[in-house]
Amino acid sequence: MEPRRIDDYVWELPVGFVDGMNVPGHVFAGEALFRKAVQDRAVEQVANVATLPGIVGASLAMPDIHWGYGFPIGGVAATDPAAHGVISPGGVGFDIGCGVRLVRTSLPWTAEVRPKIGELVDTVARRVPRGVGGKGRLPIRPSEVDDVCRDGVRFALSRGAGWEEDAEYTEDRGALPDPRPSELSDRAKERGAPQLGSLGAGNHFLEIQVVDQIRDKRAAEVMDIHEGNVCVMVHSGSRGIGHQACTDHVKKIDGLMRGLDIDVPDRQLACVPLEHPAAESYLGAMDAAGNFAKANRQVLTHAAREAFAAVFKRTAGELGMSVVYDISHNLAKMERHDIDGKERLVCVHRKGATRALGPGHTELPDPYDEIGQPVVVPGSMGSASYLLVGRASSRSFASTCHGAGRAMSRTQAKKRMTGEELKRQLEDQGILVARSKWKLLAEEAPYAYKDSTEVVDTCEGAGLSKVVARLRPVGVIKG
DNA sequence: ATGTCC
Repeated sequence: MEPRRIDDYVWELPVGFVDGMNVPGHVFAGEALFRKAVQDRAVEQVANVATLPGIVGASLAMPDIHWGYGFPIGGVAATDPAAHGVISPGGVGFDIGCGVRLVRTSLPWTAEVRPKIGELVDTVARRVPRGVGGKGRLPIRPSEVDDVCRDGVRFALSRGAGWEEDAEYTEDRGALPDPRPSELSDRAKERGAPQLGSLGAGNHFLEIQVVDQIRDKRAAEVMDIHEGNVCVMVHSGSRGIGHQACTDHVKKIDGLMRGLDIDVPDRQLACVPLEHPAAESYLGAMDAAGNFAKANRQVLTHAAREAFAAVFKRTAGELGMSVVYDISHNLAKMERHDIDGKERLVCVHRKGATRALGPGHTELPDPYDEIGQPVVVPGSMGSASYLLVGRASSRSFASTCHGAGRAMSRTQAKKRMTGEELKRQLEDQGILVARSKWKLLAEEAPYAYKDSTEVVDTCEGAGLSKVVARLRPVGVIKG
């Protein structure tokens, strides 16, 4: 069985591509991106996911797909509890709730701001804890972790770290619907407690960016995004607490598999039927860790506002630093979708994929009703990031891409250039970089990633989302 | 992604 190209933007992996597929695989990609996905065997993972019990429609992959734990990163899978559908922690990933937040400013990138970029990067860098391990800006006691996991953004607000409106402009109005902190292990809580308000490492970043192209004038106007203005983008997740929650529940579910008569081609696809108590337990832990991630990005936003206020000697309010939107790309959600002409409640796993609701959806903040849900797509370090709006495509369970997607292994990337060389190269392009570890910086080089422009254009072509604005980095704070 | 192996 060979992959079949359906149209300019979709490839189909027919049932039978690997043994035991219940539905076909659909990869949203042009020729070049599809070849990359075949090369790193992520396409095989898309087919493996199609063997999950109760999967409906197709096993999907966004154009930024690459190899991941069991499921590909960039994968979307919907399972139907009424058809013994399953939940698989590998379909969400280790960084539960990881996501991106875009904050605008009313500052134009002109004479007032340009000379201050060095001071700005330094000031933000001093206020944003980062790197592997490490303490956060708002460390709490393990006993307070339950509150963070229940309240998400509002926990940070209760500690003075933000504005009331910030919750409204965060997906799920600042907190996932069904967090169960009791499903998190003590170890998970102990790891998470000191880390609230920290960036992390790897591809996580805080960037100072400039809006350098508007492609959808009306949507940009609604989001108060203007060409030439400075923005702040925060890409971070649930740190150690989500990682530990995933580890714990994978282990538990893997142990349950023997007694469940579920046959999957890869042990990393460990899963349980949604009606099994272990599913509710995992979903409760996932929502809890997801809320920690939201609170984390909120605290980081507050740190960035403080830094801007200190440098420009005006309040963050005077600088117009409102949240445009905050969206996660590692979550599973129970959602209603039209499947073969019938509305069904399904569990949509998105791992390195972003929900992309269309105009008129009740979950959107009122001002965005007419444009659809904002989708924030981080580029690789030194390359463009994008602001999109969703189109609620029935081809993708209302999902779109999440970023550039890795194209080269970390090991490979480190061989090409040292962190020091890379920093110099970026600064030659006018991009200031604050890093914590040179080695980690080298792993995140732009050449280790796919082209974010190609990715978002593919999603637009396939009708999943629409590009509103392009943002280019001028200052990068990395873990 | 991650106290990059309890």
